[in-house]
Amino acid sequence: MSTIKQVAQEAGVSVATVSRVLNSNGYVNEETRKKVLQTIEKLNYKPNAVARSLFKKQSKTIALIVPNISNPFFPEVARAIEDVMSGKEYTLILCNSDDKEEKEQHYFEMMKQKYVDGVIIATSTVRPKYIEKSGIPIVAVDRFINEDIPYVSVNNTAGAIQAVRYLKSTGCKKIAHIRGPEYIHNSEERYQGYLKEVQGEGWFHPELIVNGNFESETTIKATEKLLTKYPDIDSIFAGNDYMALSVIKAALRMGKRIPEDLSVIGFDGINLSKLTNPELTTIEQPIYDIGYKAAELLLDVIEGRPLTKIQHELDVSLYEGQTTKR
Amino acid sequence: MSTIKQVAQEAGVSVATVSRVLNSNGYVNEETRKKVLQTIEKLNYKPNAVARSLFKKQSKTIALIVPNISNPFFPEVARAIEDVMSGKEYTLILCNSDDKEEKEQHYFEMMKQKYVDGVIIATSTVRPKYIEKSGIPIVAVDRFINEDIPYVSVNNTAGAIQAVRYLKSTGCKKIAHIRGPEYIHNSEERYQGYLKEVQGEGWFHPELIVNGNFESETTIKATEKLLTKYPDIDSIFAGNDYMALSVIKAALRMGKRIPEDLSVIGFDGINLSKLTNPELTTIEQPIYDIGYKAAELLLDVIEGRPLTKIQHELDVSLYEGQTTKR
DNA sequence: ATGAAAGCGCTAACAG
DNA sequence: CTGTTAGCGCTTTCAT
Repeated sequence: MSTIKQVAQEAGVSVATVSRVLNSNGYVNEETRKKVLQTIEKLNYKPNAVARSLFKKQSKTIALIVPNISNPFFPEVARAIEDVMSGKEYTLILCNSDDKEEKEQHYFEMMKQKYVDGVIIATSTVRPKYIEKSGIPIVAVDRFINEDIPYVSVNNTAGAIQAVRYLKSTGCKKIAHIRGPEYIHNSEERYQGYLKEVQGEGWFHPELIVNGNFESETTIKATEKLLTKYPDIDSIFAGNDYMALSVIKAALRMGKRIPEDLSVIGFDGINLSKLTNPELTTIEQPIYDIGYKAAELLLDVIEGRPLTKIQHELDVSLYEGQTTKR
Repeated sequence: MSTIKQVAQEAGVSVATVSRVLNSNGYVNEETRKKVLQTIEKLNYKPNAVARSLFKKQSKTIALIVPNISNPFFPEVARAIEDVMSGKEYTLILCNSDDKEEKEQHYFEMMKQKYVDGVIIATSTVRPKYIEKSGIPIVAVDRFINEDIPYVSVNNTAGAIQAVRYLKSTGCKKIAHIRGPEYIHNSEERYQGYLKEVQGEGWFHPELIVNGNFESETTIKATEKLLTKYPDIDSIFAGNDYMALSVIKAALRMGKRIPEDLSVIGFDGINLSKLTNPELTTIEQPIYDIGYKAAELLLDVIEGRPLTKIQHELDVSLYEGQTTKR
């Protein structure tokens, strides 16, 4: 690796001049510019990003903090973010928090020490004050933090309402809900959407709602219990696709046919849901777009462009699979 | 953010002394050590990682280059790597190459400019020479590069043989293979394993092998064509789980029952294969372990520990789902 | 045991 | 238009 000094020497100019052509700022004679460019080429010189960072106090690096990259929702988000970032010559750092505040804080420390320019985070645990005083530009994805922090997700409540209405439109008369954990903002919103749409119904009662905790075994158990106690349930709105697949598994074990005996609808639209048999009916999120938008917003903040809008809720869409009736 | 200078001033010592206690090297009086430690605490001082990198020419950062993090195999690998790395205070950079050599090279440039300490890569396109002359410690996962480059994966050939034998053991008499792309080393190995196990059989002929290209639509089409032409095929070994699910979809569309009319076995053991109905029978890779091992190996190389072994092939195991007979 | 000082590679005043 | 120089924050000789 050659340095700016070597380039300067070889080209017979000062390092300042080389720096000037590198960053195309300041005046530099066209002749010398050419000469410098040639030497750069000749020595295959690439500026040292670390030295640059040290001076500029920024690193052309951003971090993505997710609970767990193995959760099928996040790879798609990560992919989108990395796409826009690598296009802008930024580098993406991946962090798994397991929704543990202490891990998140540890990552924030690292970010300050490495002059990381910004962070995109999906969190339910981080305290807004902590984030704000970190001084690092931030964008929240999937999970809302507070009014001041840019946020990109979908309208979960509206999506849930759409799900329930769709079940009704196919003739379902007793719709249960397997919800995600209470501490997660979006499962709360989906639950609220469900509630809004069903609580006026004569058949509704609170025991139609059970907690699946986004966990396969928990969901299967919960579903079995629910369907045993209330055999006349004809449909289930699951808080996400993962749980929906577990619901189906439980129902099949109990000898129910899908969708004849039980309709199932999920939420998310992860890739896998289209590969199952039958294909899962679900409320699809534009997952890639969420990541893409979040990345763009973060760049706006980092590069000092004013945001015209802070909260972004993209539209969901219904994917009609075969786990619901026509 | 306070600096080492401020700490020195506050503690009434020189920056050299602070540096010594920071890195616990060189002599420093126990008394002054305590005082420095206190001031560090008091000022909440954290050493600037960038300045450190500039001097040391290393960054406590490693990169993971995968074709696409959305491919369900890689998040699990990434998770494992990040787990071991964050435990050692290393940071993980995520890169998607789309199996494009030009993208990989671009990432390698970035890595040199940022003093990235090492890289774990899953690639089919990179030329070994290029990697070697990059001078960056490297470990290959999932896809073999060459004899000199540390490599962690599974024994694909043995896994494929095990898959075919298992099908035979359940009574299958005509076993087809949907294979992955030729340029990918591991799909080639799986194909070879299949071939080895079936080519002595009287029923075998080359048309039982078709290319699915790891692609859903391609696989469905290929399967339909195959089963139409050879309706007496009673089982299919798919090159990975993703393709296996597509095979099932195609078969069901043609009115075949799984596994009564057609047995299907996959390869990989991605999380999602256990959520489908019926659950997929597959050759499970210890995906997390692969990532974990790769990370450990890379750290060995980075930190100068000699490797006792270069090529690591972990064991696969059969997962008996319900897409094959008992 | 401690401090002074050079230097990692680059950028941005400041002079000229 | 170009060169000199002082940092960015840290580590490490080299003296003392």
